[in-house]
Amino acid sequence: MNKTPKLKDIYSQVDLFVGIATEKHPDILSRGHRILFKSGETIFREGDPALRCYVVLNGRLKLSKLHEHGKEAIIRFINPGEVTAAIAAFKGKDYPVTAEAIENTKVVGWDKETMLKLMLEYAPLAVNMLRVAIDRIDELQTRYLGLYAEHVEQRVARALLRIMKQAGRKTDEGILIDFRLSRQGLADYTGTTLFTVSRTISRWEKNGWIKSGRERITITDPHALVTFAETG
Amino acid sequence: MNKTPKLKDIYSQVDLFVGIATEKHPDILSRGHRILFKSGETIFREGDPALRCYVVLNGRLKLSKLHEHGKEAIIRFINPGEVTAAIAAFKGKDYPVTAEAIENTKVVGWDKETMLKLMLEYAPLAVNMLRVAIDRIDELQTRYLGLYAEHVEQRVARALLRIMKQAGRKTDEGILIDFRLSRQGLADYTGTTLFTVSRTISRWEKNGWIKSGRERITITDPHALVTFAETG
DNA sequence: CTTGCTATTTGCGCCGGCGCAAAGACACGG
DNA sequence: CCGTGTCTTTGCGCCGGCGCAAATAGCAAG
Repeated sequence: MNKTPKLKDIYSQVDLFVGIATEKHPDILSRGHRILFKSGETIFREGDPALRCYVVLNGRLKLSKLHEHGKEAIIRFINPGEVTAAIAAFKGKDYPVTAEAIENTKVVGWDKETMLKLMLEYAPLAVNMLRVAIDRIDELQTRYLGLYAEHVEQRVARALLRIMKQAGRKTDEGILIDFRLSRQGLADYTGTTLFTVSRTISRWEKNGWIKSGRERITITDPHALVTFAETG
Repeated sequence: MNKTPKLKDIYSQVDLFVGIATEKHPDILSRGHRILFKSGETIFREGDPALRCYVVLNGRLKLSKLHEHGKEAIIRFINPGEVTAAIAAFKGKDYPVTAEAIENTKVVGWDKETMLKLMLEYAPLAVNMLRVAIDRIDELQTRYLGLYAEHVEQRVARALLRIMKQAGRKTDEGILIDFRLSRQGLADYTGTTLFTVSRTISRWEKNGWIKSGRERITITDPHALVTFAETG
């Protein structure tokens, strides 16, 4: 549940900067490239050699992985203040996922040589990188278990709640998910199909738990969703 | 496809020790606790406060995560030379998975204070930890995609091939998976059920691709399995 | 406002894979 | 060498969720 903070506020919330004095942030940031991507543009593509790692200042990225048969799995969303493509800190690897801007997005990117130097200069950077990586592992393991052990509707419920926490904005109707999120997108994120998500959303709307429109979802009764997610 | 190397040989193959001079290994190893677990014993449990991280010297661990409804997802196996529970390098976290020895297993464990000191002393340790974490993320993402996009039999095929690479031993009949692996285990690892795995294995045995017995699988025609895994 | 494009809804039929049950195979200890 | 417990096999029925198709609704640009 975040407001839409100014850039300055973001700097101090970058997960990579924990434990580094605020006055050092400008130095680190200035040694990267600041780039603006329009919604829909691709930052990097699965299989490309990993050259840079990025921090999102504002906007939002979608990390996804494509399967031969055309299915797209959304691995996660990268929100303001979050880092991605830590892999680029190492040599000789390719990006394992594709990153696409789903809003107009401002990022800072460091190429690997620079990031390596920075990591030597600012020790907490490496530690933070490791901490972030471990958090990602934890989340992936949890979602992996969910994909295997939970029913589709339960997964959709959990997904909505997770996204709500990261990108929810309070309105008078409830908590609005503050970026374009299609039924297809939600399906790719939860490992199901457009149709099943649509039916599920419809049902919940009839229950009064949510309100939805084209690429827009507002959760009006989070508690009901939580209960549903927990009891199946 | 590994033989069964002596302990000495293992030291130089520990993924955590890459880039550290061989003569330093004994120092690092000696500052941890060497512990022997019998097959079936638990090293740590999901939810317990993370106190130590471990390297497996010989034997094998199974990392799994339990779902409320009783289903168990095997996250991965930890083979000789591999590290696990990197999370213990950080304060205030719990183990996100359970680790159980599936053979008699010798490990070295460092508690977090020691590991932190070691990481300061031997810089490559931290880098290796990060590299391992990133590899794990990559593997998890790939398996996550597979779980969503592939059919059960395809996943089982890929799982067998992966396990074969890590724990296969050449025999005159083919490549034997060198530890007790039940149908249930394979099901937990691939995200399906005992029954489906059993039926699948039976079919492949009729095709002459594998030979199997109680908790034992030998792959007699790896190439057929690869083809199957790729084409579905 | 109209036109065109894309997202969404909903009915319908099908099927992969689950889950139970009962029987068979194997391993181990006494 | 037998008994016992565990692992495995296989038949059978069911069902959650997929996939198609056709209709509808929303947004955007001219």
